[in-house]
Amino acid sequence: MDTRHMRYFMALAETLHFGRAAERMNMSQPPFSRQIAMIEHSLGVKLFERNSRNVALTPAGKHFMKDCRNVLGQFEDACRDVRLVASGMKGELRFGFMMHAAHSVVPQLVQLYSEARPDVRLVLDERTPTEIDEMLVAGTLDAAVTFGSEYTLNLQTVLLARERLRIIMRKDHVLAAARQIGPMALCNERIIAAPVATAPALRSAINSYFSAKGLVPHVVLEPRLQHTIIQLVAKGLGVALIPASLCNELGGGLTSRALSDSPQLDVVLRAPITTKNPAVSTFMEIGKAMQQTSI
Amino acid sequence: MDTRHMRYFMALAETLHFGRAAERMNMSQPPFSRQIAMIEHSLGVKLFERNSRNVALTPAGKHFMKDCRNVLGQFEDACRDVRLVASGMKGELRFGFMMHAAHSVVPQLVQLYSEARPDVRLVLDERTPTEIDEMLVAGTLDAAVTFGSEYTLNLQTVLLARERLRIIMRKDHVLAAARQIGPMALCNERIIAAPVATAPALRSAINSYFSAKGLVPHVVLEPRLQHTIIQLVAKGLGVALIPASLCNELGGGLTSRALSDSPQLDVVLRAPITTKNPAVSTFMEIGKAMQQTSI
DNA sequence: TGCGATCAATGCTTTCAGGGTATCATATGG
DNA sequence: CCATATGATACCCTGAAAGCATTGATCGCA
Repeated sequence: MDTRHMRYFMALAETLHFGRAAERMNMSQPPFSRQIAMIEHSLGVKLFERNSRNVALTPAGKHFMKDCRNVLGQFEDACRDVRLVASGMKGELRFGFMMHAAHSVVPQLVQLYSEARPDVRLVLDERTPTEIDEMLVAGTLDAAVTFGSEYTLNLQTVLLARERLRIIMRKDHVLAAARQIGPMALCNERIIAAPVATAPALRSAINSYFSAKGLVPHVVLEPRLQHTIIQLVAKGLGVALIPASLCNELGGGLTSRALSDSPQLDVVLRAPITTKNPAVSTFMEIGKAMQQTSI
Repeated sequence: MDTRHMRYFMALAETLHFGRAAERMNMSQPPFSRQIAMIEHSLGVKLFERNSRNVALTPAGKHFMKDCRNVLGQFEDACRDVRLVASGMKGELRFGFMMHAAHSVVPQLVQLYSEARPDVRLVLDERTPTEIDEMLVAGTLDAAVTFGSEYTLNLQTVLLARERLRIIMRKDHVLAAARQIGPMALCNERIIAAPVATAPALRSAINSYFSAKGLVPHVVLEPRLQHTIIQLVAKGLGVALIPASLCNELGGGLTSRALSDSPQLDVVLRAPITTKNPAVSTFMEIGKAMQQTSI
């Protein structure tokens, strides 16, 4: 038994006429009759009640007809779908992003892509920038939004946006009243920042900001999660330099200020050059299109 | 593409090794490799990433694997189920019965059969005896419980039970106080009975009961449904002769009495001899088994 | 009742899809 | 750099299945 046999069976079950069914299968009647006999023999079941004048389905044949319709439908769907997956119209795309981008480019990127490729399941995975790089290389992620860096081994990169860093603090902090805030004003402040191992690009941008003036930031706490940093600032344990896009949704007790000569960070979309997932290419294309409009 | 190709694909997808997959398919490696290439070519999709050292699934291949597992499962189920239907273990049985039997043999018959053949869907259809005969001949019913009669053209019959007729009346009816009730006592009563066209066996039993004494029943109303007959008796419009098994569940205002030399009716299970539904045979067998115990 | 028409089954021939064997090509590891 | 493992190719051969011709059975109509 095979799907071809099921198709023969269906042709006869629907026409109840060997000649016309054979014609539908683009063959002559004699081999068609033999195939039907073969099917019945291999199943050990009489599917048709027939004489030289009439053809009718047996109860078993009627039941088999429903099952065959079902199987053949699923079979063709499978063949169609595998093409869609190969073309990137369907399937799955594992998309990583850092929390710093969750409120800026990610929502738009996800929305645009979901509209363009509604049958691709986007698996979102929030990670720290370092985890993202590892997972991209390991192939655990298909694409990700992270901070730009020189380390782009086997990775293709699309610049999505440039973010300026701002400083956040409690509203009752002395700096909240300052006219202008730069490295000099900050070098005696208790700075809270993610560790180098977690967000190298962000941390090096902060370090450079100070070292350009011959200074060194006084980093007192190094939580790995952005969420934690903001909470610690809210508790008055220090101040933090964070991307501007995150400053819109601060809690009640917090405020943000621009930095003089503020450092910039690239927010990029990255994917392995060697990716085998065909869904990635249009994802990157949409990233490029966003770049045109947002910068 | 065919299910055989899907099986080849699954073998390779699961082993990721051409040699071992070919072995599993009971063939040598070279033709197996060709078949895999054929599949990819006919689908127009690369399913495996391979060199002379490693074999790996592409994303499209991974997706196809799930679909193939599904299709192959359903395919085998269909082949298994059609055998079950042909053997009468699965399928559908359209079972007709007259209301006179609904409270006696039908529940037991249905229960016993459902236990013996849980995968056969019993389609119950309550009909008048005449409708039942027509539908059995037309093939609209596979089997039915009805009154016995001589007319058994192409029908096989199993005697399930013998029912005596009793007379029912309102509790305030004069006959309710009678010592013994026979044709003489009834020939002046207003009789309510189903028409000959609806229940010939029942009606002829009633007629014979009177004619044996040279009398003729005075039938004033002829509703087709048993339910209606009982309601009319309850309204005081007459009395009725009905099978004893129906007398247990009479409404509040009604009562029943035995008839002297009471007429008997056979309750039988019938099916076309030429039935093509393999589920019928055990249904009849169970009827025969009930006959042993009930009579 | 007999004849022609219709339609499924059967016999025979042919072809090509698909399997087998031998061999090649390539990547890996010691 | 060679031995080994493994997938791809080349070539041959068998048999499943298609085609053609024909038979056999049933039905409708004269």
